[in-house]
Amino acid sequence: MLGGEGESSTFSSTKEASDERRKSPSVEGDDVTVRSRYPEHGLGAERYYIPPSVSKQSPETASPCSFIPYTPGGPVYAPSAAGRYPSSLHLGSVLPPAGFSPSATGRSHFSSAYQLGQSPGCIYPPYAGSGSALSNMTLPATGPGMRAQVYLCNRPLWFKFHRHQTEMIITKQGRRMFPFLSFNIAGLNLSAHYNVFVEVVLADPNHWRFQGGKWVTCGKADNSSQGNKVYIHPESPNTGAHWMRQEISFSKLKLTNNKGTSHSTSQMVIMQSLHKYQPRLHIVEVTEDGAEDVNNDGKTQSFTFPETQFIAVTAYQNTDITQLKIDHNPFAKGFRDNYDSMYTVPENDRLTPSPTDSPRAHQIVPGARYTMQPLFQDQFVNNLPQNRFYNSERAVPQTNSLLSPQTEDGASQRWFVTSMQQGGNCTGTSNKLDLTPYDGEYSSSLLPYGIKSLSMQTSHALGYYPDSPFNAMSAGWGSRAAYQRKVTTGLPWSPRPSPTAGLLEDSDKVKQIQIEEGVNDGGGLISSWTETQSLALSLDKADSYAMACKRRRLSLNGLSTEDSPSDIKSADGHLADTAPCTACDLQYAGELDLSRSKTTPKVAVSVRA
DNA sequence: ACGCTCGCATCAGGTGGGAAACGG
DNA sequence: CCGTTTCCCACCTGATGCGAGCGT
Repeated sequence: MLGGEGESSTFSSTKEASDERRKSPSVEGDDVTVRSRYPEHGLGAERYYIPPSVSKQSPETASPCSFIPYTPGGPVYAPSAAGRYPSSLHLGSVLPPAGFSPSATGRSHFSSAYQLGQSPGCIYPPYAGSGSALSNMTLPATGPGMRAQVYLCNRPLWFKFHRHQTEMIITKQGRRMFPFLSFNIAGLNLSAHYNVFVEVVLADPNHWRFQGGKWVTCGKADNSSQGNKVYIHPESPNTGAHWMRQEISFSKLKLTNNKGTSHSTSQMVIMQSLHKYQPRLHIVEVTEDGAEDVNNDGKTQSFTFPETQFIAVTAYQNTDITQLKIDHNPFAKGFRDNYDSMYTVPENDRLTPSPTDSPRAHQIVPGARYTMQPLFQDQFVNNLPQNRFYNSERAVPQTNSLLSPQTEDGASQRWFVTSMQQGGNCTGTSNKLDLTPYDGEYSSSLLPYGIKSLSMQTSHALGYYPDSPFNAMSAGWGSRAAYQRKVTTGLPWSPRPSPTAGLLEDSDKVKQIQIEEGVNDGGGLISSWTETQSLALSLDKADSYAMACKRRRLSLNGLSTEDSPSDIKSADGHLADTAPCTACDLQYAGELDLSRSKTTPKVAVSVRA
């Protein structure tokens, strides 16, 4: 279940309209008032996000590494009133990505790439299986013309956790998510104002329990869930240009089980332990003062990334998850048994991130150092249009792939979903979409809309990696202090064309890369990656890895054995989203036997040096 | 004297581990 | 009794402040 579910990259986007002028969450700043904008029946335990039970697609065909942002997975379902907004407000149709034309790209292209959710009550209707045609999709009038495209920046990392069923610690004082949600958004009106916020809803109606090394349902979920479920990005409201300028991180989002706490509710999302949750990203067009303009339908879009599902726990249950957290969360470095061997490397080799506010800094994706640098650098670093790095009012300089080795294939990992605004109605016939197995035709056709090759880094991100080779090779900054000072002065970026232009501009290149990577082979695995990886893995690194394994916590299910190579590599690896996520995912898709149990009883033996 | 760089110490905040407490 | 929750701990990080050293 986890395997298939984990491989499913289902995306759901809903376009929400309202019947009255609603106040922006950020304006009201109170979760209660926020919810008040959207009838209560759409909240709480009744809001379920039912993940696909079984993917009809093999993990190989649904490789997260493919350049297809979202491959068919399973159904996305939610019972009536499952949405944050009243079902009646959902248009129920699905909007294709900007520029997408069913007739032009072909039905199979689109349907194979996206798992289209429907509105509530119909937001996530039961998946009816294959057979339906794209023509069943209602391509509604665009209305406001707001067709956002959302990239899950750290999707590979999410996938790594998702394979083992992500767990998130919740504490009374609040615990940050790791991985945290981080998005890139495109397709917004540059001058329009938007509120961006995340809502965490129940993913299913079950209570979960970790038993026998795996998660099993255990009765019904507690429907009395209450409290804040929304985290409004602190920069809301802001212009579309602002949101599209750089990565939107929700790193400060905290999860808590403390319903009584009233302070810091703006940063806390209240949830219940042992329940499965699904974060959802909402983008709401608002007026300059933060109020929603209800006179214009489709001001609200919702994006769901199934791989970001998680079970809230007060203590980690699956040791695999624990190990992943330790391996990837810089704040947990102290728990890395093989810390010495992993990080006492020459300064230029040390890429260990440090905890910061940077969305990237916290989320490393392994394998970065052993990725196909030549390929990706050739394809992206040198050729990638820096379409997102145009000058703007924000003074924060952004790195780009030209300078950062971390972005060598990060450009390929901008997983995004376009703003598929839902048209039709909840009871309409457009609930079913034909999600034919992924094929190469799709990729090449949809890529112009589905892939955005870009690499974004903020100055923060840079600052969080004072020791990274990037610094050394790009600027020759030898010390942290020197770096810190220099980074604030900005980097020599050139004005960039508009993001929209960049999307189309990149399409051909993306396609080319896709072919080279073997995405089109339908297997989702890129042989060139594994070869490159093998070549790149030097003997000394292998020895280092062997040492690390000895010191590393042993996991009965062999996660460490399977993951360690990449994990070790990741330890000194690159940034999550700018890093070779593709390579990482490829590796996992190719090496992991998903038929095996990924969970482990809590009997892991710790072998501390 | 002034400004800048650098190194060091301190601090706040985040992390998982583990034992104790809690509750059904 | 057992599963879950809470609390404290050690560890890690970046940010910050301070003073010393150096060059102009």
